[in-house]
Amino acid sequence: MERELLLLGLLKREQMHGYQLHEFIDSYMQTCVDIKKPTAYYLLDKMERQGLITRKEEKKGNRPTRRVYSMTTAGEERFQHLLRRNLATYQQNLYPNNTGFIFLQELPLDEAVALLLQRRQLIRARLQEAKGAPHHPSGMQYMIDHQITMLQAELTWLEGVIERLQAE
Amino acid sequence: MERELLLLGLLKREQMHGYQLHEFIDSYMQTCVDIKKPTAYYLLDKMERQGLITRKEEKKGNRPTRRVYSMTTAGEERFQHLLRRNLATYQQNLYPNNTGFIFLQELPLDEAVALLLQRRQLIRARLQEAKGAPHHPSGMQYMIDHQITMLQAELTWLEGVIERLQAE
DNA sequence: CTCCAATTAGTCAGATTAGACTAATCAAAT
DNA sequence: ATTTGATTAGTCTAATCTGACTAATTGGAG
Repeated sequence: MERELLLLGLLKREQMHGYQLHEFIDSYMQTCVDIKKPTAYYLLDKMERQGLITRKEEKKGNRPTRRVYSMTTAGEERFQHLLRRNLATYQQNLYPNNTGFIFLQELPLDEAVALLLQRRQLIRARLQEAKGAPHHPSGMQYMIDHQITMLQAELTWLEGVIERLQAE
Repeated sequence: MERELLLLGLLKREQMHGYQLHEFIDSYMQTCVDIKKPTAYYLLDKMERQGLITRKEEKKGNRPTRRVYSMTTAGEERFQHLLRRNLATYQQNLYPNNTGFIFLQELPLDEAVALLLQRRQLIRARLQEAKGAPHHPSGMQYMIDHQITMLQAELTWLEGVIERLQAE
């Protein structure tokens, strides 16, 4: 559902073809969203069938034909609806990433600590990456700030766990 | 992959049948993990085919037959492997939940604020819920603490955004 | 000028997940 | 004694998502 919101939101700004859309997301927004190419095409197809967007084939030079999508009025309405719903709503985020912690006591203490130190390293790297990201167009900045906040929280929490383990 | 880790980890402790497994997860662990019933059965089938677990049919009274699964040696090894990998690794968490923030400026300021106040309410409720959760068996406590930490971060971040919007 | 690697555009088959369903049994209220 | 609603156990179908692929085109190195 959020992926649809994203695609609609981008198409609202300007018409684009599938590849371009995916390319844009993948290079400008990789810090906070992820849509695989087939998923993008899948959703575009679906939204076309639902009348939210229309496509026109475009043959430029002798590059392969491109499907240029643009939003319809129905799409605009859907976008407005999804946007409001998304902002007013909160569905719990789960962290399947962390499932291993359930079974932490299955490992000898020092091995557990060693593994978690590796994990800490990765989180730190991510955090640096996110902090170092070049400044992004208006709306994206919120997402990046959010990402940084969450990484920071993740890191602090992990360090707490490590300390508690080392104190044992 | 993490779901497999979870199922294996539980089967390691004691053999269980599918329904029981799902029931346990759904009622004791709903704060931090979520597996739908068909997914659980799907994974159990797959892991059985891979020789990680074995099943035996069990006919107790005249209740419907149950498939009781238990771990094999291969399963134990896989569990060990998955556990270490999970703890030592970190894959970025994305927050599709928050996609709407990309398009925040499409809305009039006061409407945006109003929507976000609703969202804040929901997060607060979740946070209370998580904090109020009864004490859980050893390993789970980490997951719950983590959930609380992340909710707290989410809330603080959101309040920051709201303030910035109101200051405009 | 030509060959190779990278880029552009999109597709395919298969893995995974979810919502809604069946069908039997038990508990307990009438 | 029987009907009804909750619980137990698992399944079916359809939606969704991904890894790996094709096939054409371009830009540069030699």
